[in-house]
Amino acid sequence: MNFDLIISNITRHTPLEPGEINFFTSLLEPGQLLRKDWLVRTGDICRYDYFVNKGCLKVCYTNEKGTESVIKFATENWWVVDLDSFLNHTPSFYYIQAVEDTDYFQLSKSNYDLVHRKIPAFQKFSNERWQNGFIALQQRIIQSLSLTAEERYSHFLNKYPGLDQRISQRLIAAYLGITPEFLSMLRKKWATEFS
Amino acid sequence: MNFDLIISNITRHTPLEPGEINFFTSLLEPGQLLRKDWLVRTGDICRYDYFVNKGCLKVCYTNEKGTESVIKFATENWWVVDLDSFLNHTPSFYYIQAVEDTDYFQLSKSNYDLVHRKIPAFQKFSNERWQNGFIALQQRIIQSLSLTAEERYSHFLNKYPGLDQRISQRLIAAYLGITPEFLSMLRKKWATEFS
DNA sequence: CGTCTATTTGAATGTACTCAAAAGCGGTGG
DNA sequence: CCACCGCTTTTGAGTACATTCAAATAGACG
Repeated sequence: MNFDLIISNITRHTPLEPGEINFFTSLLEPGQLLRKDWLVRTGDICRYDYFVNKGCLKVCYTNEKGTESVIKFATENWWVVDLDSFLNHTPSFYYIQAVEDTDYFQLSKSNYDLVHRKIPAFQKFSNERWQNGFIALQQRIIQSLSLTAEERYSHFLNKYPGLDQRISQRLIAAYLGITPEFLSMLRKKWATEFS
Repeated sequence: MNFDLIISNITRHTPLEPGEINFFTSLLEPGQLLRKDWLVRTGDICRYDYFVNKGCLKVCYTNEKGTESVIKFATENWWVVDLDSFLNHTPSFYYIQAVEDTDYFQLSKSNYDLVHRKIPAFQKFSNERWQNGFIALQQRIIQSLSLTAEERYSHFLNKYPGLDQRISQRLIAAYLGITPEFLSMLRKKWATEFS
């Protein structure tokens, strides 16, 4: 696995010197998952920050009734972590699981802290990461408050272009907060609207 | 207006030296609002970071149909800003308005940058602010995906204790993503369940 | 080919909204 | 002090959005 994607992901935000790049990449541990493999289970301590190089992960929560909800999908070029568990060493509320066979890098908490101490650019990068994440989550909340399921589905298709062809409708429904049956009905309605 | 609340809000996360406190407070500008006054209108550039000393603000979005959605309430001891607009000088998507007569401090973007450059503790503070904000927003998304309106109302009462006595049901409904009529019905149902 | 899971379909149900009207409540001015 | 105004809350009937449950169909994988 090469480092091009993860390095360009960071340097798009803030430049890194060659020495910093070498130092950072020496701390990364590569990993692979098969579809349905677990990366983090509910109740685990999330000890790594993950970067997806290829494939797709889901971050989920399943309630008492057994209904799964998807917080986010992480495809290639996305970072993913259970932040609360990672920062505070608390049992994770969410689980992270592979939706497709996935290649990833992981960075342990101690190495995460290390790069932030040694390389100021990483502080800037992480700041922007969480700030942008905050902004994106606010947008999602507004959408779930003010849009119908049909409109949210349309937004999903724009936000994750092509992803609807890669993952099951059951998962898309779990992301939108509706049942798979209802999503199926919406898609049927859309199909007939353009015939 | 005194600085006790805002200083304790920060030093709860990270200690500040007396000189740093003086420097920081010298950059704060106090302000007051009457109920229904605007702090930021949709389309404005959000040029300040705000801290509520007393009273209550709402951060909202109103869609084409005229339905208002509440992103968050900021009561005493809360910070509030339209982050995207503030950081990137873009027209704000949200508006911020007083729900009660409100006393606040504002910190301009240039002074915000200044304190972050001069006082490392502020970098730490802001990091934690956005990280914790991110964690809280994820929780809210999970709730809106997996809970009924009734359950979300119950969570609201726990998360903002006493606030239901201070603001209108119309606003609580806009926070929960339901109509005021439906919230009224839920409350009636609750009342009769305990009689 | 058989098994397992995902998707589709349909009927019945429940959750939440719309619209309209009435009642309550707080502030303001006469 | 009271009458009125504007806004919020309540109530109810009808409707729309979304779920549940069950069964049939289609796809994916060993």
